[in-house]
Order: sequence, then C-alpha cells, then structure tokens
Amino acid sequence: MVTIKDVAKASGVSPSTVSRVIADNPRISEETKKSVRKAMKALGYHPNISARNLVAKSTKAIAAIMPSSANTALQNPFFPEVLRGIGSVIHDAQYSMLLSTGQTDEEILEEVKRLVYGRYVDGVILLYSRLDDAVTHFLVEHDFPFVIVGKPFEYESEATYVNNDNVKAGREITSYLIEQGHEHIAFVGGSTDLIVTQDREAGYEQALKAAGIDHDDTYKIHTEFLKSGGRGAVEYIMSLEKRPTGLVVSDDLISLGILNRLEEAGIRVPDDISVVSFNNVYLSEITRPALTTVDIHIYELGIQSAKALLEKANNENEPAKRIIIPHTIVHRDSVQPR
Amino acid sequence: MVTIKDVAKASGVSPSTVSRVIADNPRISEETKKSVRKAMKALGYHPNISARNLVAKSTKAIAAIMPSSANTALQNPFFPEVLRGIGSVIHDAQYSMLLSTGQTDEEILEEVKRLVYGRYVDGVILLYSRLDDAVTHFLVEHDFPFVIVGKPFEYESEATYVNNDNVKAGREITSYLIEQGHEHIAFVGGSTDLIVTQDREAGYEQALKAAGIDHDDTYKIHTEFLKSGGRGAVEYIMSLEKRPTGLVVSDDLISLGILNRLEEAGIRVPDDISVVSFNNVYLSEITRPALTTVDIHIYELGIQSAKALLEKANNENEPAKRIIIPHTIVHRDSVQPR
DNA sequence: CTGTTAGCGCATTCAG
DNA sequence: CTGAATGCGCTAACAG
Repeated sequence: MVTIKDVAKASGVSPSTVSRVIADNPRISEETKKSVRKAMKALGYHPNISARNLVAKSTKAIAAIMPSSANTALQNPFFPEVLRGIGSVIHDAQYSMLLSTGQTDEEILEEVKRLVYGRYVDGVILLYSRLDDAVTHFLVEHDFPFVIVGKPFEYESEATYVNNDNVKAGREITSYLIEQGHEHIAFVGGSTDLIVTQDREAGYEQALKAAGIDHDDTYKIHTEFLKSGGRGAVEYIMSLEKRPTGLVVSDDLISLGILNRLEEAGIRVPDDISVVSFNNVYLSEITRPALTTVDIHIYELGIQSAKALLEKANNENEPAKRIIIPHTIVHRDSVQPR
Repeated sequence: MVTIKDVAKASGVSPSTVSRVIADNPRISEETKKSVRKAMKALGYHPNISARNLVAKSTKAIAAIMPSSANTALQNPFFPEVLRGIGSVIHDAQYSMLLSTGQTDEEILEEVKRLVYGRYVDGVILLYSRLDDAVTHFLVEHDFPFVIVGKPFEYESEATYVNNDNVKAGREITSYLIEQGHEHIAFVGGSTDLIVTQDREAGYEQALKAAGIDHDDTYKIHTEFLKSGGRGAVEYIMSLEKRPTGLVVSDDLISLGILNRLEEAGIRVPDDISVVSFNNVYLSEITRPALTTVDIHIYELGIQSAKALLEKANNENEPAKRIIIPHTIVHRDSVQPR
C-alpha cells in the first residue's frame, strides 16, 4: 500500500506537506501542490479512510435503519424510494450509506449499538416510528445524531424528524369520500404500533365526526400487508351486516392485497366499493383499477431527512427540527360517487 | 471517549492485556478477564472501529452495488430480496453492508473507487451484470475481492459469480408454452445490454428451434420496465400481422406493465394470450391473473453471493467460483392451453 | 500469563 | 510556506 510517506519521499517534501495538499491547505504553494499531486498520481496514492477516520473522529458515513419486519419491509416500495432520496444527498456530500441488516428488534438494536459505540457512522436515520422503540431510546440516551422518518412516539421536542401531516391527510382523503356521497366508510390500517397508522386513522375519525357520521370500531380493521392481509380484511368486510361502500386504506401495499381479494370475491372496485389509499408508490398506478391515493412525496422525505441528519452530525448544537412534507391527492380510478 | 487505556488503568493491567481480553485471547487468565470485563462495563467501554480497522487492515464491511438505473432499479423487488439474503449472512458474520448511492454509471464508478482505494470495505457485490462494465473492469484490474450476482460479460473464469442457469430456464419455460400448444410465441425482454436478458432470450430461441418452430426478430421485443414499457410492447404486439398467443417475458416487473396494458387494450390473459415470466417476486402472485413464472430463488442468490464474498475477502487465495442456483417453475393462472 | 515497545496512516500542533 | 514531533485507539511482536 502506498502511503503519505511514499508520496512525500517521491516528491521530496515532508509527510505533513502531503497531508496538507490533500486537504488543499491554502498555505501550501501552488508549485509544491502541483508536484506533490503529480507524485500521488504516479504512485497511485489514495488516502486510507480508516486512518483518516481515526484522527478525524468522523467516518463520513450514515446508517439507514429499516423496521424489524425485515422479511416484508423492504418489499414495500416506500423504503427503496426513501433510500433513493437519502442516497442522493448522501452521495452529493461524499458520504457513504450503511443499511441495517438485522431482522428482529433485538438484532437491530445490537447493530445500532455496534455502529454507535464503535463510531462506525456519524449519524442514523430511522425509517420507521413506532411505539416505545428501543432504538430510539438508545439514540437519545446517548445523544447520538439521528433523525426519524415519521413522527416519534416520544421525545417530540428533542428529536429531529421528517414527516407528513398524516392526520390531515387522513382527514382530507376521507372527506373526499364523504363528498362523493359515501356514508359507510371503513378504515384498513397496518399495525397499530406504527405511528403512521394511528395518525391516518385519527384523521379518518375526525372527518367522519365533522360530517356527523356515526362510527365505531366495527369499521376499523388492522391487518398485515399484501395478500395474506388482504384476505382477512376482505372476509371481515364481507361478513359485516352493513357493508361499507368506501375503504380508507393506510398503505398502497395493503390496498394491493385488498384489491386482489376483492376481485376474487367478485366485488367490483369502484362500482361496489370505492378505495382510497396512501403513499402513491409506483404500484398504485399499475393496479386495476389504478388507485386514488395520497402522494406523500417519499423521495422528498428521504432528501430532507438526510439533509437534516448531515446538519446534526456536523454541528453539535444544531437544534431539533420538525419538517413536514406537504402531501397531495392523486385522483385515479378507484373511487366512484354514490 | 473511554479508551483501552482507561480500562487498563481502572483494572490495573496494561493496555495490551485489555486488548487481549477483547479478542478473548486464551493466554489470559479467566480471572483477569473477568476483572477487565467488569471495568469495561463500569466505564462503558466500546472499541473504536476505526482504530481497529487501521491496524487490522480490514473494515468488516462490504458494499452492495446497484445498477445505474437508480431511478427505477430499486423499484424492482428483485433488489430488496437479494439485499435481504446478503444482509442475512453479512449480519451473522458481524459485518456491515454499504449500499451504493450513485445514480449514473460514472458516479457509481467513482464511488466504487473511493470505497476500494480508501479501503472502506473488504469486498464488493455487484447486483447486476452487463456488457463491458467499467466497475467490473476496475475491480479485476485491482484484484479486489468481489462477486457478481449474475453472469459476467468477460472474466468468466477469473470472477466469482452466483447465477441461475438462465438459458436453461428460458428454454424450459418456453417449452412449457409449446407443450401447451402454443406456436406463436414472442419474447419480451429488458435491455439487451443485460446478460440476463441475453441468456433468457437464448433459451427461448433454443426451445423454438428444438420444437421446429420458425422464429425471427419480429417476435423479439426489448423494452423498459413497468407501465411505460408495457405500453410500447403491447402496441407493437397488437400491430403484428400474426399476433402471438404466448409471451415469454424476462422479468416479473415487465410482466406487470404488460398485463396492465393488455387489459386496457381489452386483450384477456390467459384467454387471448398466455404470459410466462421470470423471478417470482411477491408481485407475481398479486397480479391478475397471477403469473406463471420461473422462481429463481432470489434470496438464495443473495445468501450465496455474500458467503462467497466473505470467503474471498478472508482468503487471499480463494479460487474463483461459479455457483448456480437451481430454478423452479411456479404454475399459476396466466397460461392456457391452445 | 502479562507488560513494553512499536507502528498502522494520517492530521495537527508547534517551530522555523 | 514547510518540517519535525506527537498522538488518534488499537493490535502485535517481543520480552520476560
């Protein structure tokens, strides 16, 4: 391996001078810079990151932590899309991105500990937010730079997070269904542990209340993602005495499963039942019918969270921030007026 | 930050002893190990990875490199699924996984150079294989440990790679269509630069030839993924004088787009046209009709590639290997006999 | 079984 | 503007 010393020797200067031209230190004359750079090229020199990290106390790397449902999580196009956003700013800043590989909650916690204690990364982005999350606890306790994509369960004021106004979005999309003449509207969400489920559900309830529509828990369903989840949800809906004519589904991927089961059950969308959803992942325009859904601008969530993290990581005193990405409703073919 | 020295002082031993208990060196008495460990706990000591990396000349990290079509690539459920496989073995080995963030070919090459030159990772997994790939060139030229998921365009014998027998798979799935009485069968593939497209297409041709069925380029279509790609392909097919009754599509995601356009065009699957496909991502059982497709065992591709890489990274003289993951055909509802 | 010494490759004082 | 010296935190001979 060719080191800074070799370059120094080859160009007849001292190691510290070489170090300075690497850092493009203005106190070095253009001339020596030129000659040193030439030597670096000639020898094929490249700085050793580990050595640099050691003295710089920074690795210029961040970690993105996926939720523990690792088997299914990455399958949700939401994650690739946030990662793409994060990757974009990370790349521009010449940082690297580590992806968590743990499958269970404990594995993930262990991994985060390794990364943080070992100073493997300068900061962490949490790609989920759920009730009473051990990783979040750990991070705030150790005062380690991190940002949450979503809304934290606690530490509302201490943690930096990037989120949508999911309550408002839930309210709007439900109101839209109501405006279209629907009165019997059910909510289908993922795990109630997820803050995002809670918020969208809260918005749904607010809209019903505002419209003076009675509602009780009969119309609230919580399910897994994809086909298996769709099955249970649809069977339940069909068993209802008064079947809903509208469905507010908290995630496009759940909608996909539901649409699938609905078709198998011979229930037509949107003729028999209207469906609205959230996220606007690429799948939602491929489904049949194409989904009317809330576009939460996932890519932008990624961009902003990465930016915020870099700021935190590079400035001890950066204050906690809350960043809300606006949403828009994308109208397609899964809704029909009553 | 609490270092090895602090622990040494606290437990009344020398730094090297502490280092040894970290490594669980058998030449240290259980007694001192115990006391040192107690001190580590008490002080909250954790080894600094950068320092360790510097002397160990290894980072216990690998990088996964995505193809440059970054905007769409991660959208293909193939990638999350390989990553899951890779992550699983990487995690068990206590390694970390870096994900590439470059969007264009050049950006990716730059990134790989940074990672390799800076000794940021111990090895690289290429999640694609295409014609004349600069990254591959670079890696072999520098004799850096890497493995390819797919078949390399060159360096067949020097490079370690994990692949399916895509030619055979293409032959089998096409033969299946022929057995079902189809005679006019078209092939729809992704970019011809991708080795995987080439191989599956070659298998398709072999099957036709073996069955004595004439074929020419009229029946070979190359397209983008998803809806936009589906549009062009379907329009083309409909414009054909003799429309095919069977479609061999080289990727489930392309099938998804095609299915979508086919329905819009009023062509029924499988009644009017049968469709078979490759990969068996989770989407293929959600489509309507559910897809008959070749299961290439993506997760296993990930597992094996990661294992092979770790071997290469930890053993200078590990020979190049070719690992073929067997495939199976999953029969669902997109094929009808003629 | 344990301590001493040296050095990994780089950045950064402090001199000059 | 540049060099010499020092140390980042850890591991690995080499002694004992």
